[in-house]
Amino acid sequence: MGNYAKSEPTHYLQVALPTPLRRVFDYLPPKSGIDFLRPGIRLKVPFGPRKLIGILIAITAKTDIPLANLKRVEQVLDEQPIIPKDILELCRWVAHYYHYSLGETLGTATPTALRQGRPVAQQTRKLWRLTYPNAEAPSHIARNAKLQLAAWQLLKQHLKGLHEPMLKSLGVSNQTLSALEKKGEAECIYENLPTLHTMPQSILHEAPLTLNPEQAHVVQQILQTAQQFQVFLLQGITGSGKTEVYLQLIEQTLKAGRQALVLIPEIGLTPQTLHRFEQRFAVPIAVIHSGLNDNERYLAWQKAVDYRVGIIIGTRSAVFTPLAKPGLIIIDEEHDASYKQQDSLRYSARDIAIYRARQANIPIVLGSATPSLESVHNAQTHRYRHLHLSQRAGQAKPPSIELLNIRGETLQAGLSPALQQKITQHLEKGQQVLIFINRRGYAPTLLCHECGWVADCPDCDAHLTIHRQPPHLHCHHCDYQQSIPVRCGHCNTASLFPVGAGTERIEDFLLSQFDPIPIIRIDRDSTRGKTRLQELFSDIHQGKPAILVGTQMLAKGHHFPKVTLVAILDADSGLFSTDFRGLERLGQLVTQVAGRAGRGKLAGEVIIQTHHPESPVLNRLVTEGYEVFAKTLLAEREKLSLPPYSYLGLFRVECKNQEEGERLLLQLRELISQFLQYNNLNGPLGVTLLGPLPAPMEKRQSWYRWQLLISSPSRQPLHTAITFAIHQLEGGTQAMIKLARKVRWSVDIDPQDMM
DNA sequence: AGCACGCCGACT
DNA sequence: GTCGGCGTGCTC
Repeated sequence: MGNYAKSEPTHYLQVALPTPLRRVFDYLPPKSGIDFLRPGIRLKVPFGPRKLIGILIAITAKTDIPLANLKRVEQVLDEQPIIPKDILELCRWVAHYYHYSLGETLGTATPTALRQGRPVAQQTRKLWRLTYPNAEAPSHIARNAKLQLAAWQLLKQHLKGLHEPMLKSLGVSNQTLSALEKKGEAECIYENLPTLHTMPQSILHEAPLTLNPEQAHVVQQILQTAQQFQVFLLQGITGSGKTEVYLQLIEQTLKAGRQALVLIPEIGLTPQTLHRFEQRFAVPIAVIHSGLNDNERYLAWQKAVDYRVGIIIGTRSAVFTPLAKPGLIIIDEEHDASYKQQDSLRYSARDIAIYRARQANIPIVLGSATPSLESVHNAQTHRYRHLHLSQRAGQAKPPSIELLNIRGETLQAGLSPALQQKITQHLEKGQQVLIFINRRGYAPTLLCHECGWVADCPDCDAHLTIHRQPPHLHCHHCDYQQSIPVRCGHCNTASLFPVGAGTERIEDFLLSQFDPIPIIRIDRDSTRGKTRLQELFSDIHQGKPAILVGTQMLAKGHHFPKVTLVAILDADSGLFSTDFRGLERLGQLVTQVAGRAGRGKLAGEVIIQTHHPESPVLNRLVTEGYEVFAKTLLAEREKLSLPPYSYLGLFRVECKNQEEGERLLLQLRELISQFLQYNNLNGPLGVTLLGPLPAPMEKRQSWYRWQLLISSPSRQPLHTAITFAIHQLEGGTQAMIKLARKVRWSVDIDPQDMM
């Protein structure tokens, strides 16, 4: 026994690897031992027939794997943890909460460059200085070498050294510098980029604006708890100056020597917003958005950990940016759907941010004019502090909102006669009009008048959208495209015509109807190209009478001071959504779009076309505003035990073979059901199962989609049930594993929509 | 997810 | 004869 005991290893390394398998893998320590190994370093390990780079999670004294099966770590890539302790801890929680592989979670959270095993780059810059700082004059420079003498004088005035770019801008060329170096007069050194510790601490470029009493109160409330964790729901109507509140909170954070992380929706970071941050702050800012390449992303990450930036502004994925000195987190437009990732790791950046704030014991501000029902509920139950900004800055007045009955009305390109009249009125006063429709293209359907045939996508359960610019049929769900047929695909008669209206058709109609008023269309098609959107916006800002037609894009964050009339053409689609969040979204959309009207000195008017002007919930929104509306919806949700009064988990399955998905979920449902019964987790107050149901669009991109919804009034049993279900899919009966391997399945915790 | 292994169809 | 199709199994 003694002999064998001696050869037993005393330590094992738990490694997270980039594989979808939801577990960590144990390895034997490298020959060099474990002395310098810390969680968060990268290790190269053999994995089956290949080599992978993983992250060391823990060093343990035990393993469940037979010694004979254990392999040895091949290479240690880092001396210092490349993933800071708090981020590692965060990722462990995220992987656990979303039931995802830790290795792949770390992959989502860190820049690709790190995962490839690239060494950590020291961020340095080149500094030139005099070799003999005490010399009164250069000893080796000829008297006629004027440039070199000038350079020497310059360096003499800056004995600490000057950076190469700076020298260039002062007119010193590389040639001059290398001449000085050759003569031993100057030398260049590499220094690490300065951190904010060593930087001269002027924080502001320009003075902050004066806050109105309401803003000042909000800032003061938040600063009072600035030293500890607290979630603030900052509900501020459009134009109430949320951004200025953010800026002043950030200013105080920077003054305290800490960093601020600011999350913004995917298309929320306009050049204007960024400009405003850069104008205000003298402190370096890192911007993290989808347009960055790997290397830029990596540099931004590195600057944040090294405390070389004071502010990090980014979209969803920026929530994983490590901070050297966390001080404040801001989530702007917290209700925005883009905070929820809709594939692979289906995380909510807002929820992860709240976890981070708790972890770092710092305040977090969720800002929105139209907060999500979840957040409103959390505010009502005092888990969040609810703060309000209800005054519009400047002279701007709140717009009037009217529900326009279009029942029985003849619509032209979706516009009722009454709306057309209104448009004329506003244009005649020299003002601008904004028309909102959530449908791009010319028309959503091509219909045969003879037989009723409709042009459908061959790969999706969806109609093809007609586009005119350029003319083609397009599937908005899978990108399938074809030319516009002349004859019906069924009866071959030439009586095809477009039904319904999208942005292009409305644009056409308005052009003919309101000539010569310019029509500016803003949707994904019209804004292709980097500067196109900016060009369109600058046209609008000229302030001449014009009609803007656009999709969602128009609802977000832009100022249009000359717009006095805003129309929503198809509010009804939100009233009858299959998704229980349809009404919430409609309310947010209406409020956000209405916020575009009358932000200048002129009063705004909002027209909502609907077939249901009597709808109590719409009326509540219009007459009493978003917050009362939200409370009405919350009461409704409570009755139906829907979120936030229950928690949801969704099993999604995609399969090529229509019935396989349903079969898998049926079996899974049966197993979960037994499990719940056995553990007394069922019953009306326990975990309930709904499905399998086909997804609202059953076929998409040639994949059939099925789902099984699991719901529970408390989180714990929901997660227990999901953990159990995943065990069945990954390691249950042979038949189950086999079926599960044939399809693509995934889990969505806190799903945002059932699409 | 990868990647190897393995067992059946049309090809130089 | 063999190249390669993707079903099946495994990864510490």
